[in-house]
Amino acid sequence: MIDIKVLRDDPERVRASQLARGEDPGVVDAILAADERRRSSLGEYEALRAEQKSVSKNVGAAMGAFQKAKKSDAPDVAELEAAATAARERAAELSDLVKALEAAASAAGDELNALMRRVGNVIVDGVPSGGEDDYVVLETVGAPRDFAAEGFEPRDHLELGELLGAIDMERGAKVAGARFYFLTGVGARLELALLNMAVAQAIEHGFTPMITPTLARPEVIVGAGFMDAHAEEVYHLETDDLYLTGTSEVALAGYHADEIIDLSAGPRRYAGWSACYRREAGSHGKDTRGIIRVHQFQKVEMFVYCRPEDAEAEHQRLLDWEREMLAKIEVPYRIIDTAAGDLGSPAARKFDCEAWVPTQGRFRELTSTSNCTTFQARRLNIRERDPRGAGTRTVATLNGTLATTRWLVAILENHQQADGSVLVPKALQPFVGLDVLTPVG
RNA sequence: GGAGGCGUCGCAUAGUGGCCUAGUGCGCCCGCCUGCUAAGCGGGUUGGGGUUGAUUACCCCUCGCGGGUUCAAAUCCCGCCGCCUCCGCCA
Repeated sequence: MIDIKVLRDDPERVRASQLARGEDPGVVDAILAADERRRSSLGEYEALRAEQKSVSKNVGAAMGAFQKAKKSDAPDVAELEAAATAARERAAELSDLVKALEAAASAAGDELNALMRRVGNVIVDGVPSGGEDDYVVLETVGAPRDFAAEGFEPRDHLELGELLGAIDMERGAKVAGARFYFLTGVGARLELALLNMAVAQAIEHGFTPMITPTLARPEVIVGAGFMDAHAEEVYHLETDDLYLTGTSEVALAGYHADEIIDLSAGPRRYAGWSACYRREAGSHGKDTRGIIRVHQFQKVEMFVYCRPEDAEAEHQRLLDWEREMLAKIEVPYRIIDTAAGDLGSPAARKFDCEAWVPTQGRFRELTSTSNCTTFQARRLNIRERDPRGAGTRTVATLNGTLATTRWLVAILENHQQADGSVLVPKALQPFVGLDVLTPVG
C-alpha cells in the first residue's frame, strides 16, 4: 500500500509511476475522489456521533434522578420518569441515524481501500519503463568459458548431476510429481555447503540468522504482497487456511508486523533460511529439465528493516552482498535493473543478478533484490518512533537473495571438466569438504 | 480430540451496564527542591483518524481482533486469534 499523503500531495508522481508500469493512471483520480467522499462522510458521522454521546449521557443523568426519586418515594416520580423516557426516545432516534452514517462512512473507507490496493509501489527515479524485456543491463562480470577452445562439449547440469550421483529427478517425480527431485550424496553436500556459506557471510556482515516458518496466515501473505501478481503461485492448505511460503521474505516481513521497532542503532538485518514452495502455474513446458524451475527449493534470503531515507543506500549494499556471494562461486554474471512493469507491486526497484548457463547460452536469474520502500511495511503496520519529532512513521523493507538451490546449476555447468568431474570453487571448498566432485561408478 | 481459565496504557494491577473523560503502583520524560546522589513535590506518558494554511485547539475511534444486544459496553452475547491448566492420544 502506498502512502495516501503522497498521492494527495503529488498525484502526478503516482500517475507517472503507473504509466511506467503499464498500469492505469486513471486510478489516481478515482482515489482522490474516493478520498474526498470518505472524508466528508466521516465528518458527518463524527459530528452526529458526538451529539449522540452527549445526549446519551443526559439519559444517564435523567435515569439516575428517576431511580433515586422512585426509591425515596418522592412526589415528582412521574415527571422524572416521563423526562427520562423522552430523553431515551430522542437518543434512540439519534442512535439509528448514527448507525446509518457510520455504515456509509465505513463503506466509503472500503471503497477507498479497494482502489488503493490497485496501485503498485511508486517506482524509484531511474527505473526503466516497460515490461519483462525492457530491463537495462548495468554491468557484466566475468566472461563465459570457451568450451570449444578447450575441446569439449559442456554437459548440462542434470547430466552432470546424474553422473556425479547428485541429482535424482526420476525418483523425485515418483514421490511428489513433476518438478520435484532428490539431491543425493555430493548434491546434498553441495547445497548444504552453499547455504552454509551464505549464512556465514550474512553473519559476518552483522545479519541475524533466522530459520523461519514456511506456512503463513492469509494476512501475512497478503501483507507481504504475494496475493497480488503471485496469487496463482502460492500453495494453499485449505483445511487450515494457511499458505506455503515461496520465500522466507514472507515470514521475515511478518516477523515485526504490528510493531513499533527501534531503528536508532541502524537497520535490522535478518538472514532467513527456509524451504520455498512455488506452484509454477502457467509455466508448463518451461524449464522442465533439471532443477532450474522446481516446486520446492532452499534459499537463504536477506531481509532488512530500515529508515525510508536509508533504503536506496541499503539496496546497493544488498546488491553488493549478492555480488560477494557470486564472486565466491566464480561464475560469470550480469546485473539488470528490472523494468517497472516487471517489478511486482511491492517493489519500487529491483536488481537481478543473472549467471551464465553455458548449455543454454544465456543468463539465468540467481539473485533478486527489491527495495519495497514503505509499501510492504505499511500493509503490515510496521513503524518506528519518528526521529524528527512526535509520532510514528512507517519503516522501509528490502530483501535480496544470498543463495538458492538453482545456484547449483551455475556451479556445476561452469566448473565442469571434460571427464564430467566438477571443480569446487575455492571459497566453497571448506564448506563442501571436497576440492572436486567426481563421477560415480 | 475433550474440559476449563485468562487477554485492560511500556510493565504490574483495579474496574461485572451510566459516577470510566479507564483508577493506582512501577518504569520513563520534563520541572521544582537539594553541597552531589537518592528521596520528596508538581506535571506528562497507547496508537490511529478527522477539522484547520500551520501552531494551539477541538472532535471521532482504540481495554487481543471482528460482529451483535442496548439510549449507553472494558463490563452482556456470538465468532476468531493468542496464552495457560487438566484429561486423553501420539512420539
